[in-house]
Amino acid sequence: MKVNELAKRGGVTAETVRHYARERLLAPQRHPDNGYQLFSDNDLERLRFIQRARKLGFSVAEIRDILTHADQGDSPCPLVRDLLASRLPQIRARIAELEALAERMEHALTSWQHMPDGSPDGHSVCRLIESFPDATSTKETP
Amino acid sequence: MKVNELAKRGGVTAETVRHYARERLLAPQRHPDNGYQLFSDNDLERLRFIQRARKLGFSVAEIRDILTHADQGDSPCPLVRDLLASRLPQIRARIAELEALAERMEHALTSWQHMPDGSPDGHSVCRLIESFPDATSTKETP
DNA sequence: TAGAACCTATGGGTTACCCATAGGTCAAGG
DNA sequence: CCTTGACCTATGGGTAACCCATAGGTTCTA
Repeated sequence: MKVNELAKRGGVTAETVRHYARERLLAPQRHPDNGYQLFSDNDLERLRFIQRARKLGFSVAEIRDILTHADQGDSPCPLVRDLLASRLPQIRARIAELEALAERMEHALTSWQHMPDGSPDGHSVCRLIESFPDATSTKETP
Repeated sequence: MKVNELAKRGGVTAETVRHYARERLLAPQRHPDNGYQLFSDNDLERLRFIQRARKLGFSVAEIRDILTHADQGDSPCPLVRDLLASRLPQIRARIAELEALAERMEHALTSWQHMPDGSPDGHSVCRLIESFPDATSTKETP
């Protein structure tokens, strides 16, 4: 089957399929005449595997490693366990960061209810924001 | 002051300062002889403003808009309120996504405690992952 | 046989920076 | 005076996981 058909059957866009092929998570054959990528049923299974792994938080690069192991006949399962176990605390940390951010945002919005908008003078851009504590430590990447 | 001094005083890297200058959040003068960027005390205040705004979840592009408004004498405060109010539910949604992800990860890790590692055969890459539900809806971007 | 619908590769965009490179500038010490 | 090291510059590439536009070749269908 060609890109579009695999994409539809796997529930992703054609671009995603091409992306996975470019990243060598899928290694389709090529039609000798026209160079089209030709995917097998096994590739569809592979794509579904990728979807599940993505849903579990694995990156594309990690999934490539997992698949490479398996393609070489090695069990990727120990790798899978390790990756997941080390990723989980990072996710928890990210959640904590975002919760702290959400709290700051809510605190800002509620405390701003009692503050008027002001026009910027030479010393202030927006007192709403400037009324907030200094950036000393915490990092964000929303 | 030059890039490094502003960076130190603002508690960021020199690269970050240059980045903000490139993105026109800061508009330093240029030394006429050597072309070095020259920052004023006002730029330091601006940098601190940027830090606070970043801590509240504003993007660099949004902060540029806010500063542009202020530079034109308009109050950016209504914009600031709107941006924050519309961003907050997105953050909450992101948190919910990540919590669902963390739960899937934990569920996986605990249920895998009773599963042996397997070698890949033609039909299975890693039964650990394959034992997981199909990707029907939820989207992730950890 | 024409047009629609599909395919290809390439390159650029997204976010907020970080880093490497190559080369110009400057202050201080020998 | 000159070197050394610390600083500055601009440029371009990398990050993650795709999305989109372009230009051009192919296949299907009426």
